[in-house]
Amino acid sequence: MSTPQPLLILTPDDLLAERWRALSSSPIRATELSGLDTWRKAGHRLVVVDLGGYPPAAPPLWTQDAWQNNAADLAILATSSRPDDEEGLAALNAGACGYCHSHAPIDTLRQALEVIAGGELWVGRALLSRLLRLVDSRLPRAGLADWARPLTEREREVAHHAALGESNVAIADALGITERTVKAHLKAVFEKLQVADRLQLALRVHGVR
Amino acid sequence: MSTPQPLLILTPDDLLAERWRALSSSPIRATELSGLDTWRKAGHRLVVVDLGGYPPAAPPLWTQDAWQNNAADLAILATSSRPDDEEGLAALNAGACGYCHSHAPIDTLRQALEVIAGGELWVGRALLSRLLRLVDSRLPRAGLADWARPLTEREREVAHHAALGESNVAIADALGITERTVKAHLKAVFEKLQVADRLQLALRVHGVR
DNA sequence: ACGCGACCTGTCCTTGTGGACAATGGCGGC
DNA sequence: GCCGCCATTGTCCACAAGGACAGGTCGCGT
Repeated sequence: MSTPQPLLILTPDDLLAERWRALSSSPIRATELSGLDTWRKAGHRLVVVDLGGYPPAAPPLWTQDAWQNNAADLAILATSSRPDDEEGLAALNAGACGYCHSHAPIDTLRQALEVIAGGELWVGRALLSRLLRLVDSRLPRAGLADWARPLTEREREVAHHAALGESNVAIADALGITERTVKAHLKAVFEKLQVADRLQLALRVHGVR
Repeated sequence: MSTPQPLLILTPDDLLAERWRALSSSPIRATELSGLDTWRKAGHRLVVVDLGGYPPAAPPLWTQDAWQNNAADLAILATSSRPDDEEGLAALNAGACGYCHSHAPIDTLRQALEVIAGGELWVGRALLSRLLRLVDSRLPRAGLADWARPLTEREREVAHHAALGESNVAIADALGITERTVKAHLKAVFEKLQVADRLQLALRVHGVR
């Protein structure tokens, strides 16, 4: 099922444009940001744009006039080949309705377009979960109970300390046991959670893919 | 287009269940939270649940065992007839993959289910835009890529790799430089960001206090 | 031309980490 | 009583990480 609405593909990158052609039955291609003007005036809404397609030296697309003047009336899916939380937030705050990877699976892009065409917002899993964590300072433990599930009580404690960056000695000290014991617990934790080291453990515990 | 995957409808409210029946070709209905157990064990993933369907006096669904034990393996769309930011955040943090109004248009619900079935997260426009504004205003510059500001371009790259848990050799390999150089960059990063080691760096980069 | 900063590389060296062998005592289920 | 799981501690060892010296090139601005 392809997007029923007319779609504007906005990127100077020919390869990307070719790839995106599958997003709609008959997409229109533009390479200049000014294409947004004519698109809006033609009464259309749906746009997919590659933020990273222009020289890094240039000012971000969303700060330019053509964007500012039209974003409110359009449904813009902003994409980047090197996604970055900061960039995504900026684009969304500047009126974009979605943000994801330029080379995301074509089905994902299509889904994102359908979502923003329906008036909703689209934010990729990574950025969204990051946002949730940022806003919600309180319940870090409730939802993360899943990583702790296979662990014993003691292992949980050790893992928790280790995930905050404490050294083995510090953990041993805090729990009143030997460093050797901490190592033993951590070994078990690594095995049960299928991680290689304490850094991977920290990422898992704090919900980073 | 209805959801191809089997769907579990979880609510004690008969009217709501009837309404939701259109979400899938042959949905399964359950009224007790324990239905999550059997659903997961049957190898299914997709669930839509009404958070508000139970007595207000009862503890929130997401704090109960049946939820905690199964949320990680399921794709749960939580809904509420009286949506509330706090509730939504709590549910999402407890492992729900989406949050919206119980009586949202059936097409919207269907779209939300498709999205979470695809492994993404779904947050309605209202809550999401509030989130964005919150993040934008409350942490304007303590924001996301704040850590990267004092760093040079190369240091940023190295720091980014290191924060994902890659070893010095792996980073060197990825960037086409020597391990020694990676160490040099990391030393500069540690100094500039005032952190002791790569784990603290990872925590900083991923926004853990 | 000179200084400065970014980037890159080299050789020690100390310490932390994690794995590979162990062992001991307690406690609950069959 | 035996078996399995948990918690605890021991030694030895290979290796990664990070600090402390060192050095080099390149480009850019004064």
